[in-house]
Amino acid sequence: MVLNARGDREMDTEAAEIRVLDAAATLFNERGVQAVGMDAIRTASGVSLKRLYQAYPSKSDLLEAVLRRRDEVVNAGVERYVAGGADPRARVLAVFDFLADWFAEPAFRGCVFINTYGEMGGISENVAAVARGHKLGLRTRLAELLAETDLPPAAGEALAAQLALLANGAMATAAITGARDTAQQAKAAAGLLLDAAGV
Amino acid sequence: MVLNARGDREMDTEAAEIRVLDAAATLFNERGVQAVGMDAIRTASGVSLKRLYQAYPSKSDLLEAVLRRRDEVVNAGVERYVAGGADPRARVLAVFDFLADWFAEPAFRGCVFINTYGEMGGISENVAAVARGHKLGLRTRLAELLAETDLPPAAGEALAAQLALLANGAMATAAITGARDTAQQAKAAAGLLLDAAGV
DNA sequence: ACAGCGGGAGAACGATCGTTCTCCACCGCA
DNA sequence: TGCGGTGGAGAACGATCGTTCTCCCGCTGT
Repeated sequence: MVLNARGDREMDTEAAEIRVLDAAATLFNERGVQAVGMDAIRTASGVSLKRLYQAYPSKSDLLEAVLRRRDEVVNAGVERYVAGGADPRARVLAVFDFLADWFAEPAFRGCVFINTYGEMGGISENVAAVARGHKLGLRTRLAELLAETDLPPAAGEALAAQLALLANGAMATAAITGARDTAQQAKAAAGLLLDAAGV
Repeated sequence: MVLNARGDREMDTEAAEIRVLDAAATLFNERGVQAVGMDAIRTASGVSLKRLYQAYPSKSDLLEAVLRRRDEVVNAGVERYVAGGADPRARVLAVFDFLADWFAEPAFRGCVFINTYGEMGGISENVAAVARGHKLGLRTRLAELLAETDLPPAAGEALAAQLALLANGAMATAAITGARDTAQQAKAAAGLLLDAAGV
């Protein structure tokens, strides 16, 4: 956090940005992007339209900021679970424990990248690129975890891709069907795939 | 096809409805639902707004018709592939061959149920219900195919759920990342899960 | 105390959308 | 030839949205 000469004023601006990001993330998650008006974000965040547009010059800028922040939050959440794993197998499976706790949140309505790609991926290359980056990041992280095993690199990459399919499928399926045990099903399947690879 | 006293007139109406459904499905797939105006559907289909609103009294009625038709088309496509399988294992894996050919279509931009749920599932219970029905249908069909094996029913249901996760994950991942071998990765993972179950 | 300015509330603006309405050309039938 | 009625093209309407502007309050430095 950087302060300029008028320190507290700067902090207020930063707090306003965070409130805007939180409100927008919540509303986008609940209703999608296009169904949420800037006025609703203003009301939910308590930040005036003038400051809102000072921080994010357009709605698509705000959306991009929300997605980038969500990317960081999700990655950090994954790392929190992965860190508790004793060996590579446990660390990979911990990703699915992260999913289980995420799906159990009352506000869970799916992965914002999958949802926003579905809504705007066809009309916004920015949205498509951020979603692509996020999903490639998950797959890459799984590959990194598997690189710690004695699996050949190519086999690790292939297994990581399959585990990412399970994770993404669990996100979409849990959102749509609401089935409460989706993450556990995915974790069980992931365990079988790890077994088959000898991990 | 039912004809009334003014036979050909009735056929024109039916042809118009099909043109509207085709145009709407294409545009919704390309751009999402809310970004497509009724005027664009009118232009793409060549059916006047008056007849369009005679057939579908509102945009959400049209969306529901598009989704129901897509459900039938997808199910029929799956059956076409499944029918070629010699044994239950081959029939289950044929579902992933269906995915491979689907993903290779130039207009592929993901599963319309996943996409539309992401866009409107939070604001339209109808959309959420149709998406849920479609996804439960896929899972149920997989369970039926596995019921033909000597797997215990509970194990078949669990395996079907895991295979459905792979299929849905492949749809979302192929759409977002554009990776061309996504369906093959999912098929390989499905094969390993079938191996583990002894199918 | 007072000029100046940053910020808040919300009106205003232009565009777009879903839906309806108007107007007119065309067709079957007497 | 005249007539009723169906359907097409597109204007019209009311609502909503993203974005900007106006007006005014309250603070700040002298």
